[in-house]
Amino acid sequence: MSSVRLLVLGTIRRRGVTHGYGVHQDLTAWRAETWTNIKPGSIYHAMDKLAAQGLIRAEDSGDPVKRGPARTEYTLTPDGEAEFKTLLESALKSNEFQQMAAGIAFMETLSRTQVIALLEERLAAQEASAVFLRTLPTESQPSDPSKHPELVGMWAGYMEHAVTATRRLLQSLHDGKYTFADDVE
Amino acid sequence: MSSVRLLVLGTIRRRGVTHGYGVHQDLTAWRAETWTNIKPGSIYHAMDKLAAQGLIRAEDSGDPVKRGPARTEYTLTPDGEAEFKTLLESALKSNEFQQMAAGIAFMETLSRTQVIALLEERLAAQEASAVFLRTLPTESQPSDPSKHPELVGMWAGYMEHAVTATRRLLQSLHDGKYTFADDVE
DNA sequence: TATTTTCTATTCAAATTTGAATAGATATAA
DNA sequence: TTATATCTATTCAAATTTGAATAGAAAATA
Repeated sequence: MSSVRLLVLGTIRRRGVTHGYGVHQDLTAWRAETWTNIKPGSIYHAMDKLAAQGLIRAEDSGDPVKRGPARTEYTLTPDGEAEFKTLLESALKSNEFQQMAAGIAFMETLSRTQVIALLEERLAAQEASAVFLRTLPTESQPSDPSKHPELVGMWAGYMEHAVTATRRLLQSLHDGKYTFADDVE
Repeated sequence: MSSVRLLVLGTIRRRGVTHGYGVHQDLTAWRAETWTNIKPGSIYHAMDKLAAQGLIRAEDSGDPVKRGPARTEYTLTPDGEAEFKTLLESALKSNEFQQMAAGIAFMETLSRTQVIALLEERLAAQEASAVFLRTLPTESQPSDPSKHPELVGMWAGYMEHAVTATRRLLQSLHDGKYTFADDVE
């Protein structure tokens, strides 16, 4: 699953009310190209679909400072808010880079406790995966790619790195860094 | 760009002659689901397109040990061989996981010297990227995701790991591991 | 003031990917 | 022997993604 829907919902949610170009501008400003690769066409498609599903609603922005062509602005509906939470939770448990990145980008909208729980779930999966990858047999002159030491080693090494990264993030959260939905000042 | 074409061309090339299901079986056996996520439909689509472009050609397999429904078997044409090499070269220079993985899976079909050159190109790009990511400013209470220490840190950490992995692979190749197209026994 | 460029904003056809359905052949169990 | 499951093999509609085109408005330049 791609992270377009989560990114679009999260961006609209963050802005309150916005249009396709606004979402695109934000993602560009966030250097999201580094961790995702979402093209304008995908944003507009996702928005049309979200609107058709009643997760976002066309809204007259109170802001008349309009530059350029006509735009259509949207806000989240209650269903959209629920869908955002669902997608975010699954992104935080995910092992896919794009999902993880989007998950981290929006994690502070959940409670610290919940994010920790989700990340612990991700960590367990990553640890199991890392262990499994190290059990795979390899051959120094591999008869097929599944036994190639470099291929298997690259994956195992990546998974071990991912475990470290998740642990580090969990530590930051335990240390009280960042401000989550349930943090009081 | 996805790695379907490279994977399909490489698999047919490796088998000499094969059909869509054969490609699918190989990719499954190679545990390719770990590093790519290619569904049967994509394989058949890619094959139709490759055939339409004259990169593969339908062929009567000499093998009458047919089990189950009718199949269409293909071989690479000379143009297909050239395309395979081109895609493989760009995969070995790539920073995308799926590309890299497919590149490593088939690297031994090139010459050792060429693979080293391509990986050195990849390494340079990764090093530059890692340095750049560490220059990005972050905020402890990030005003937007582009300044989130965890997001930026995750990418930088990943890139640094990737640099290490590429260096390690280069070392193996310099050490004379594996048998490349230009290696003599 | 006319022209060109840039920024704002979206649309659309074409290509690709997904997910599920279809269907033949062989093996298994009742 | 008959039903059922499993393995072989592909097809197809629907969903998504890409890449390029379109177009209005403002800024820059000549």
